[in-house]
Amino acid sequence: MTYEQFYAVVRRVPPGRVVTYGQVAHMAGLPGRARQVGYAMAALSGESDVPWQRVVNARGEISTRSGGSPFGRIQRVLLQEEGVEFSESGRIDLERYRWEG
DNA sequence: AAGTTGACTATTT
DNA sequence: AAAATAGCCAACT
Repeated sequence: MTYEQFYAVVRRVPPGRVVTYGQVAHMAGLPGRARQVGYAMAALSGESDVPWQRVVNARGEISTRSGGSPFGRIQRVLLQEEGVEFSESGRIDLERYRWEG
């Protein structure tokens, strides 16, 4: 399977808005494939034009990477720069920031 | 070919 | 509200 169909969806997410992994899978026509979306994001290189930082988990938080990768911290900063607010516990209000294609 | 792994999620304690 | 459980599915051993 190709990750391109996931990237195509993520590229449509406007700045300052977020979507969940499951949502991306569903919008790409592959419901139930949330984990593969996570892999697709992990496979992205720094030069990519895909706004990967706008993909968060279903609880509105930034998913933890394995290996203690620092990208989670970067993701939060990028989103805050776009105007997304984080709660004290590090969560995003999906009711307010979720993008509904 | 069978078992493990994990940027996930929904349900149940 | 937070943690454990169970289900998920493609990539990798």
